Amino acid sequence: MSDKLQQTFAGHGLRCTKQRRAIFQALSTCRCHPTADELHRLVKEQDADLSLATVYNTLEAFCCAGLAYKLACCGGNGSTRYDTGGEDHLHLRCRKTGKLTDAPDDLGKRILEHLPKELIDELQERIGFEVNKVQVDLVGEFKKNPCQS
Amino acid sequence: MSDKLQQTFAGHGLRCTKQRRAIFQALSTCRCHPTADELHRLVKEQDADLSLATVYNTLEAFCCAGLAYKLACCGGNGSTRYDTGGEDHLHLRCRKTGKLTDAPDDLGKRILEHLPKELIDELQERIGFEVNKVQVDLVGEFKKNPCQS
DNA sequence: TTTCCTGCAAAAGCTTTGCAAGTAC
DNA sequence: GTACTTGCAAAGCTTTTGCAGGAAA
Repeated sequence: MSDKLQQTFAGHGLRCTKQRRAIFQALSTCRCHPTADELHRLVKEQDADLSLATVYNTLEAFCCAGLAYKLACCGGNGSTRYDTGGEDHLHLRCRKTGKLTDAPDDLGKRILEHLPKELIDELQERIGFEVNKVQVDLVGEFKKNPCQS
Repeated sequence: MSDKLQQTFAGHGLRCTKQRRAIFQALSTCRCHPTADELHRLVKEQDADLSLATVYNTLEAFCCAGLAYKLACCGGNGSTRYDTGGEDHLHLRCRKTGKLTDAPDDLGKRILEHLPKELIDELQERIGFEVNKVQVDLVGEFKKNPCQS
């Protein structure tokens, strides 16, 4: 059933281990942009032994392979947050608390649709930078308090 | 001559000290998104004593006041990079090296102009998030190598 | 069987903090 | 004079690394 995952890994030159499976699934399921530490706890809860060092090593491998991305961290305690390469979405980052939240799907999508593909292509050609992912963060401040909950 | 700076500080409830002046000027002059450590060295070169802890404290104060921003760090050695609240610009972030570069001004500006203000306003109203700054990062990989120089 | 991955523990960085002395207001 | 800042050094975090044992291909 997770043959698909195995193929994904293989396609990127990664071996398929129990730990990597678990980490990848946790990361792609969890919509909360977990830190390495949070992933570690998440996986250990449902599964078994897993060392924090392995989480870091694995995430590094995923990032190199393009299966995951580091997000604008810059928040709270300064630990890096990760995300799978899923659909681009818009982040809201609170300047004061460092909290990172996703914008409502529809609005985020509509805003991102306005990014001019042709200009990005021009940029790619002009300076030789291949764009894999567009990350848009709105930095500001929550006035009410819908920060997750 | 730097009365202006003093007023800026005062307007945000910050006292104006020699160190803060120096840090702010270095940060706004330097186009390279320095880390706290780089700023520390920068200021010490031209000026005088300055403790690294003060750089951190000061940057934290600036960020709270909205005079500076933490950028998507996530790169290289993992230290946070800072920027003044100047004009929005587009960042290119290399997935492999973590290098952070600015897009050419004209292209960056043209891309950012396409962001739909009305949708961002809608977002502000709908979820009570006040946007101070839009940070767009293109994550990818340099094919040639114009990473700075 | 070979090469890569994991786990442990220790090391290396970055950032924050407590406190006494100094400075802006 | 009072309240906020600074500098120092130490503590607290997150992340990386070396190495021996284990697992994937």
